[in-house]
Amino acid sequence: MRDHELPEVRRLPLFRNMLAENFESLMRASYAQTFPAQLEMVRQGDPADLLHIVVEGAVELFSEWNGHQSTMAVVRPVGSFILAACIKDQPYLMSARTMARTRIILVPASDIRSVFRRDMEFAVSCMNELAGCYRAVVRHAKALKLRNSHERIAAYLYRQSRYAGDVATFTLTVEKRLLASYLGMTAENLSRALKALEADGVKVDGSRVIITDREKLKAIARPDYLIDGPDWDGSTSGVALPFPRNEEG
Amino acid sequence: MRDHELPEVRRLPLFRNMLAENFESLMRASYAQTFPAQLEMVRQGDPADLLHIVVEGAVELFSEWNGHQSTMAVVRPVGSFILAACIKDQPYLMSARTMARTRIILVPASDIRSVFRRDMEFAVSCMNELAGCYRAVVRHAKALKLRNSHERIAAYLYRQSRYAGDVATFTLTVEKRLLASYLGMTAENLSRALKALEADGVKVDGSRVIITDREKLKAIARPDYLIDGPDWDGSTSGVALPFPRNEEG
DNA sequence: CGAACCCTTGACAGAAATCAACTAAGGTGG
DNA sequence: CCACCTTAGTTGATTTCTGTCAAGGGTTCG
Repeated sequence: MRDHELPEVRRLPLFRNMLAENFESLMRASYAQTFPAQLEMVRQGDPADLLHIVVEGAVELFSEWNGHQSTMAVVRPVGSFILAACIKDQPYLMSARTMARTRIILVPASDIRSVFRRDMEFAVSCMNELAGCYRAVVRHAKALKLRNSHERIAAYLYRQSRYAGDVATFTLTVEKRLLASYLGMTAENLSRALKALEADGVKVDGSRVIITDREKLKAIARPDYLIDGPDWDGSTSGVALPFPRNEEG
Repeated sequence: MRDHELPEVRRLPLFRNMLAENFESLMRASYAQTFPAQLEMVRQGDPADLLHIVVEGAVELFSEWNGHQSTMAVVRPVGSFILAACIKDQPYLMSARTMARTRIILVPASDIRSVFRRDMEFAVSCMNELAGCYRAVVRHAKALKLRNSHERIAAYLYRQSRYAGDVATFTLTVEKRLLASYLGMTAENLSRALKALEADGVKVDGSRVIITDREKLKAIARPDYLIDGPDWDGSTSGVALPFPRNEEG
């Protein structure tokens, strides 16, 4: 593991409150690894024995069924994933693949479980992390069930603009095909919907997004704290980032 | 609180491992209440200050946005809900209403938070509960994104039959309109889909479900452990029951 | 330069929502 | 007991939304 990495990991909400001694013990049991782009590092259904922490690059969490795939989340540095599977010692519900060359720290699930039994602060952090992840997925499900595709895209773009500081122009952080899958539609559909949204105050040119009429876009999106999440409260290691930094728990 | 209730609550995975003394302290701070049917007892967006435990009746968790509603889960005895909001001390993401006359035990969130800081077993139970709830919602989201409506219904009916002990005949535990909303479709659509499924090995007459060709139904449903959940592992107080007993955390 | 790959566009088919009407069952009150 | 009302569920007609298939433009990269 590299010198600068440890302090970064230590700063994660998940680890920042635990005893230094326990943190070090966890890290001694861990190891870092660098993966090339487009590598499927976790396969859904596999037994969960390692907590993953992304320190460089980006990871897509996705699901498969009957030949179809769906993007569930994107994890960026510094964020963790598959905490829940580790805690319950049960198979992964999602697969994970690198979106670029990615560096990951791998923490054995058994160490996680034994450390939180002797470090209450770590246990509390895990709980907060899990609760945050839970709430993030509930929001995702709410968006899928309550909004149609145009509304989901509008809300996504509006939120992105907010995160970027209420700017009128920004660039998409992910490929459109992935965004489409995340938002629960086909790439073709997203393409058409984006074109249609030009009448509603937002223009997309390549990966460049230009909000031409903020109020109009907002009227379509109807952003809602209980779906789109806080503007950014920093309480969890990643929920509600441009793309949620941390989703699996 | 009634005599028979305390032992039942104590038997919940969430409470069964904690020290008796702490359990009693929690319960002393709690109170029970009986609500009539169709009462909205929790409104999304409200501050979360009480953990709810259903000891009699049934509760629907649902979300609202822009005039539309969607059923997210049903909680039956003995199951808890809104643990996550209590732990994070943040507003409810879902509303709750009684489906029948319902008896609820209300545990102050502040007591929950203070007790799990001094009772590691309780903290571990909370974590397991949260992790279980998280996984349940991930499954729900996967079903919504990966299956179409016919497949979702088929999988639901197949699973119900499994829970009932692989029987060929059983009755629906919820109204069809609610089931439709839970499965992410309109009531009209559910009605038509059920009729269409008669060609695929299952007949529904009122609330009576008769599986006429198990293999045919299974072929449509393609049940998947990573979406439909375990047949029943008992590890959480409710995930994956006929209707998940416990979903919010 | 060619081969992938991403994105877009068009035409079409299929899925699902909406609107409206109607039935059946349960409950209420005369 | 019956007329009445309410509500869940069904059915049909229709529109809207969304996925699928096919083709082509533009980029990137070996």
